[in-house]
Amino acid sequence: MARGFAALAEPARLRLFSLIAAQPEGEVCACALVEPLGRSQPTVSHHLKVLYEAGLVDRQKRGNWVWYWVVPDRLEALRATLKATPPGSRFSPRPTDRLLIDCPTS
Amino acid sequence: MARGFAALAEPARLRLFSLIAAQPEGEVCACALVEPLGRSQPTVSHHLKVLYEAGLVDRQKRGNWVWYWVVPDRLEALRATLKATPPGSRFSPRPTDRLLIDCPTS
DNA sequence: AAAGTACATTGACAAAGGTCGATACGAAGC
DNA sequence: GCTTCGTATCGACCTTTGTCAATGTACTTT
Repeated sequence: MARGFAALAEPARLRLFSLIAAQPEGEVCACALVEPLGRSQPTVSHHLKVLYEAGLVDRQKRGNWVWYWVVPDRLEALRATLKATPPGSRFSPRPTDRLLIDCPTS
Repeated sequence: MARGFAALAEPARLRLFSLIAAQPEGEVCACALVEPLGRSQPTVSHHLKVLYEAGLVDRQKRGNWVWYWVVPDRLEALRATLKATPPGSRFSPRPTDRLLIDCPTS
């Protein structure tokens, strides 16, 4: 799971992922990602590999070009991880005013 | 946004965050996090600082102990970022079998 | 088969980050 | 006030990582 978050931890890589996810056709050629990212072609290729190995995107080579698209199941798994809200209260759990004398774990 | 994902990108830190989120009372003393994480106290304190500065957790000092709890709003914001599924199809967008001759961006 | 194109890989470098021992800080108790 | 306890900060070390120039690879075109 941490690997999935790590893939989105880099600002450039998060923008790259957003670019892929925002495609109307659902997929995008790698050649269309180099210029908007403002990085060199090897760097973009490296980031795409990180996203691919994290399971966030899939790819397919068609002719000279490689097409990328997101993997919705993987995205949903990451969202589920963030759904672990505190079971006690539906909203922000405010700190109690109890004063403990001994260590709370003892 | 990338900072929030970066806070969860480290395996030890993701476990630390899960420990805080899994507390029945909604909050937990920092002293109860050192041993289950298996790291030194300075390291745990460092990770807690990263989570705090990322806005994922909040804290309050009560006596000698510091209590931590998660910030649901921040969690929800990160989940919303992952909701950007491809608008074209509701499910996995399968690659088309169209064969392009020219560069698709031209 | 030779040249061109799109993408991946390699190597190298600098920057960022995880880890821990030592130490500083603040609150509580004597 | 001095000590004790819980936590944060500092300094140092080592690993990881983002970046690009150069090169390699697979496919297309001529």
